[in-house]
Amino acid sequence: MSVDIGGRLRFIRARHKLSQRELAKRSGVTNSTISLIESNQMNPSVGALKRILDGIPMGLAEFFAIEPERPRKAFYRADELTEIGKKPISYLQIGDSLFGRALQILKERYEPGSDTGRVPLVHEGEEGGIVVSGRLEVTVDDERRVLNAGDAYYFESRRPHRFRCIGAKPCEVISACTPPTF
DNA sequence: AGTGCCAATTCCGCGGCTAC
DNA sequence: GTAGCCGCGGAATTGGCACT
Repeated sequence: MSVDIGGRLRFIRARHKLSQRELAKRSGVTNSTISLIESNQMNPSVGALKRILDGIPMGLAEFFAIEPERPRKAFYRADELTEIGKKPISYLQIGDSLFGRALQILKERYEPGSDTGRVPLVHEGEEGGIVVSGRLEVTVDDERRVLNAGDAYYFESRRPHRFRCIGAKPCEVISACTPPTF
C-alpha cells in the first residue's frame, strides 16, 4: 500500500496558497514536475521531494505526518458537485477533494458518441455503476456489453476497460470507485 | 496573464557485461 | 576486484496547449 504523495503534496501546497509554478520556482524544479507528482504520474526520489518541500518550507517528517482534516460536510446540493470531466463526458464528483477519502462517487454523463478512448483505462481499485438513462457500451478485457437503464457493471479497475455512449441520447450513470483512483 | 496539464525530449542512475 | 562501456527505464525539463 503506497502513500498518496501526490494528493498530500497538492493538499499542502493549496494550504500554503501556492500555485504549482510558484512552488516550482521556490524549490528549483519545474512546474511540470510538481504537476506530475501531484497527479501521481511520477514517483519523486527522496531528494527531489525534499527539495520541493524546502520551497514550502516543510520537512519530510512533517510531510508524512500530516493528516487531512476530514470534511464535516455530509450533504451536497446538485449544484455543489465538482466537475472533474470535460468536453463530451461529464463527471460530477461528490466532494471537491478526495484526499484522505476511501471512496469516489460520480454522476457521469456521456454525450452521444462520446468515448473514454481507444486506449483502455487501467488503474488500481475497483469500480461499479448503474446506468440511469441512455445506452452505454462497456468493454472490460475482451468482453463487451451494451447496458441500458437499470443495468449495472462492477469490476476490478486493473482490468482494461472502456466506456462509450451509443445511440442518439446522452447516457447517465451513477458510479463508485474505491480507492478513489479514477 | 495565470494556471494546470500533456507530449516529446533530455538527463541520469543503475545493472549487466566484458576486459584487464 | 574494478574500470570502462552500453542499454534501459524512470526522473526531470522543455515547450506548448487549453482553460478561466
